Amino acid sequence: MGRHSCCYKQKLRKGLWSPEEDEKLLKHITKYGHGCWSSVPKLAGLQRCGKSCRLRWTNYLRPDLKRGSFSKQEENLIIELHAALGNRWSQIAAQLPGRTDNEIKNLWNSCIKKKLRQRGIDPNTHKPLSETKGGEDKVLTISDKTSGSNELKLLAPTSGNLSSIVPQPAPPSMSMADRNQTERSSSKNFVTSTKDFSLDQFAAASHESSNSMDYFPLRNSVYSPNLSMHQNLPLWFNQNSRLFDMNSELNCGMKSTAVPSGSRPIVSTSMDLKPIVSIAEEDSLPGFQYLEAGNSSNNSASTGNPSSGTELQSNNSLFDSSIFQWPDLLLNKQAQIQLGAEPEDLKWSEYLNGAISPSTDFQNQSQLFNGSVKEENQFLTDGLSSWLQPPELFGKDLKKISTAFKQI
DNA sequence: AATAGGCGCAACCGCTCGATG
DNA sequence: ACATCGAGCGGTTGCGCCTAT
Repeated sequence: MGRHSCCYKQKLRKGLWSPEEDEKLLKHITKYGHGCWSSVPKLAGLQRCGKSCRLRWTNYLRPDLKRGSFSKQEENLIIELHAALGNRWSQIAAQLPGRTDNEIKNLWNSCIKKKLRQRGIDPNTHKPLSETKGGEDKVLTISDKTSGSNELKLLAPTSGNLSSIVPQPAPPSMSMADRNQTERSSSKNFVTSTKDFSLDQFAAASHESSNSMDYFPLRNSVYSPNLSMHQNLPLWFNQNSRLFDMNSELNCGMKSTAVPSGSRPIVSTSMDLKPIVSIAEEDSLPGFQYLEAGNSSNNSASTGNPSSGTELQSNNSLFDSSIFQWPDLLLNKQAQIQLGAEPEDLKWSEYLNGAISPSTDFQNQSQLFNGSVKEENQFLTDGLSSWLQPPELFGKDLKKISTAFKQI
């Protein structure tokens, strides 16, 4: 299909989005939900194609997006996931709440690839460059992942077990289209073949691996006991990102105490579990600890890394307040699931419009941003513009702030 | 101060898949 | 079974900012 038919029409704007366009789109989706994307630009009064609107929303305007640079934990996780999944950015993004596939893809292409090469690791194979002649163009294969190079052991989950459930990428000689087809198919097989792969098995495998694999996939049955059996496969392996996203975001909204012992929420840097990242050498693993939710005003918690004298909370946490709408909404989604309601029917705009009452737990989680508390009612009454920081601030200026912190 | 090059990010392009008629 | 459409994904491009010269 390729280019959407609407894109052929004249008068459609392309290129960067203006703040006015952003506000129109945001207001529209807030009020009505996106529904059919192709109708969004017309209804929102935008001279854009629906696809462009969708991208703008998913990559930039979505309120659950995390802003700011990636933490070392996130980078490490991306590397691990890439080793296991290859360039399946959406699946990788599903493991990093608040991050988009586009963002991760950009990070990979612009930063991580380079870092890996500097460390003598082929970013495609995750093996030492010395072992991969012409590795630049080499496509990751199962044998690559399981052949047991030291680097791989360091970066990837232990994994005889994992290799058996990772989709088989197509050979490099395939055309891109065929490769895509093959890899999509293998992804499906990958999912279906792991239906009975339990969390316990995964956890057992993961416990033996590096601590980075503390990012266990949570089986959605942990929080959704009424879901059917076939959904009990680890969400980490669930290609249905909609379901997965919902639950991963749920995980973020959950109190850490709700997490069963023996498993941890997957990379929850966004909401309740806030990693403390030390200012450490570039290549050293940052020391971090998790902070309990509700203590966001007390960010001066001691660190688990005594070797570092000066520490900052993960730069992500600075931006966390921008996503305060979500956890409660998602908890309500969860409640709907358990009541047998169709979660897709629940639009976050309904929440914003007061159709869903905030939980007291959530209300207790006042979020601080720029030193002031943004009540959600204020968000509703003041309009989006007062809540949503100008894109310039989100993008560039906060990056500068983040950079400045790093330079301290 | 001017400029070239590098870099990062946002957005677009082209493809496939799934749903629907 | 087939065509069409909407949605999503991964690859690529273009622009603006930053830095070194």
